[in-house]
Amino acid sequence: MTQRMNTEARREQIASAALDVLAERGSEGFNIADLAERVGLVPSAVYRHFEGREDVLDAALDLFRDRVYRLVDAVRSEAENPLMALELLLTRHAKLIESGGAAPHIMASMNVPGGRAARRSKREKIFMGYVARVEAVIRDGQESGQVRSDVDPATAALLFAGMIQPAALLRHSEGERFDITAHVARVWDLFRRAVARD
Amino acid sequence: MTQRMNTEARREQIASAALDVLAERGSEGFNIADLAERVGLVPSAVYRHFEGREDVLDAALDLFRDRVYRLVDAVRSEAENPLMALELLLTRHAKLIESGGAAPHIMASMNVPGGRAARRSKREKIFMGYVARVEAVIRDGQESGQVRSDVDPATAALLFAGMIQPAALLRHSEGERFDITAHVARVWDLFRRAVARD
DNA sequence: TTATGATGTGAATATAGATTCACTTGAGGA
DNA sequence: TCCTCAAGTGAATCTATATTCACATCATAA
Repeated sequence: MTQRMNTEARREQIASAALDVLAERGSEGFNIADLAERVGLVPSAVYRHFEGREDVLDAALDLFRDRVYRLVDAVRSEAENPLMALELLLTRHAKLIESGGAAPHIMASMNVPGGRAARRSKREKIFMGYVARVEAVIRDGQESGQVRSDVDPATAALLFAGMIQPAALLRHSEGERFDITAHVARVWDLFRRAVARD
Repeated sequence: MTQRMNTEARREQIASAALDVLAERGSEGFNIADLAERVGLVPSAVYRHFEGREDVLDAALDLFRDRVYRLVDAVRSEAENPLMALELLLTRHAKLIESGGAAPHIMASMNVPGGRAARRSKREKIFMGYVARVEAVIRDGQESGQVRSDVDPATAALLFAGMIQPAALLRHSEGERFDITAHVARVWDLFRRAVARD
């Protein structure tokens, strides 16, 4: 039999694996059998720790939210100033995309309708929460004088979010051929010119 | 019985309805029963005109591609200059989003993994084709001197695509509260500043 | 007007995947 | 050491959809 685990640890492990599946196949291709196999369990064992499929997806989204929000908070405190925080955030996203990490793909799949109403609403909240955090960084930038005061922070935040999604797609589609680091550097120049003072 | 139609007309009608369903529910929630009901048919009748579910989705994507590409070609010939063409394109997308039209949502769902490999690859091709067309407009802009020559057209095209998707999500999530026309005007200012000469 | 093929229908059938359940097993406290 | 319960298993179910099929009906061309 598989190594036993207490349910708290197992839940986290399963939620994390669920995030991976979501990144690779999207919620359409997400199924319990796959998920169970990844953590070395039999499908029915998943039900020891979760109510059902929706519950697993819910937990995966919670985990995703925590990771992404933490990422924004991290760059905010690490970077010297707001613009550098955004640049660092963009770079981190690129690295996650490059490593096949879950986050960016989920972010992309976030935009899609479908799924139970409750789950969709949750995805939307997460996305909006992310945008709100980026928006806060931009406001900081305005206060410190780095960002033009005639820029609408919410609009700029949305544009920032929009830089990441297409990159994730191209990486997925073109694979190695697409140099995401170089792309991110170029698109950052554009963004900077759009929002920075001067 | 339902009004009869020859299979060519019926195929188009079904593909168009499929696009609507896709826009509302995503490919996850897409099912033959729903689709059939929309065109006033019984599920099994769909199989008179399509091989099966995948075939319908394939036709819907073809239709989507034609519509979107035509949209880009249209603004290109209607507008006086490349930058105005892009602005018009953005406005048209906004209108489609506002009217609940299919295109933008599908564009969003385009980024999601999942679905049969063949279908995913098709989605990716369509997206890249769209970006390539926008890229061509930007190159025009560089030749006419409207767009800075140090802007990488492919990068700018991707950024342009990135302006649309988050807007579609917010419209979907916030509904009436989100004034998409105003948003698009603001984000266009940012984009213009990033790429326009001066 | 009638024969024929294309469309449409409703009732099966097929299948994938989620979920349940009775049973097993291992780890930790009495 | 032995008990007990949480965690794991495999074999059923259950369910939602896709898909097939035999039959009905309309349009039209001879």
